Amino acid sequence: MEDFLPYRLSILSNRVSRAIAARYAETFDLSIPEWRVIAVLGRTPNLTAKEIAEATEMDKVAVSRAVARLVAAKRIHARADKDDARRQILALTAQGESVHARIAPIALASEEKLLRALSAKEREQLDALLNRLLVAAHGL
Amino acid sequence: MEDFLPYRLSILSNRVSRAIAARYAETFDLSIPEWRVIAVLGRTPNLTAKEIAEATEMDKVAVSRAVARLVAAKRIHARADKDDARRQILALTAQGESVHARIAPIALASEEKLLRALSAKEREQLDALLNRLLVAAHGL
DNA sequence: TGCCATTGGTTACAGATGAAACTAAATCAG
DNA sequence: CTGATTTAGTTTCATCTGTAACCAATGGCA
Repeated sequence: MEDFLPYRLSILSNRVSRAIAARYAETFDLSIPEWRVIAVLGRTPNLTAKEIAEATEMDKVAVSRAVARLVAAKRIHARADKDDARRQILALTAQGESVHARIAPIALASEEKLLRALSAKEREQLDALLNRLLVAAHGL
Repeated sequence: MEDFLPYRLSILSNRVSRAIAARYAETFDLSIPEWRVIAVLGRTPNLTAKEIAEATEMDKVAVSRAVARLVAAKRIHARADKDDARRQILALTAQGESVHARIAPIALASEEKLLRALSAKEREQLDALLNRLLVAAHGL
């Protein structure tokens, strides 16, 4: 078990995600899916729910729920797409920007703390390996 | 987002786990936690629920539930620990062994298919990097 | 134009999950 | 020994999650 790759990936991913989420979840009353939506909108504003789902690999139900909560909390703002009445174009509000601005450094600091275990060269290796594995995993 | 390590780990881990689970879940009526319990007992028989929780990093509630279902399905067998009446010593039954024997090759084949994307040298790198990251993640 | 298939998104329901409370047994302190 | 604390494991409850059904708008296409 302890040398089974899928298992180790799962453990590692859980440890990391939990550690990071622990730092913002209750403080900001923000779930992981919500944070992902904020993160992607922070980088690329004016996406539709569909586009967010694609960008984050979340399923559309999860996006729908996260968006609903974020809109209710006035952290993102939805405006109608005049070309297609089904779509809504989403972007962070000032409050959403503020949340993004406060959490992003926390998340990046955790990532950095983790990566501190690796040298610059190893980080490159990791990056390359992950890319290859992500592609390969697609074909499973 | 697409270069944020925790996020990429999460995507990779999910892709891999889902792909593998898809191959045994309905066929064997087995959840991922249940499979983990079987896998660990297959390698090391006669563990208590506590020990399984430690070995798999599952929480004790998850272990309790998986064990209950597996016992009900006669895939594992529980016998009292004469030194401590609270504990039960768990091991695979013949049926459980059979499930293990049939799923293990499937899981290993998936792992191998994934690793086929990497050279022998890269596999070593990956192994080393994961070990380092797992330790580092503990300290988050 | 009018009908059907597709798409964006939400709702409903059922099952999974986790924190916290709980039970029972074991250990420890005096 | 007796009572307090800890430990193994279960149950409860509230929340989360995913699948499937659904609704409304759009895009063919005859």
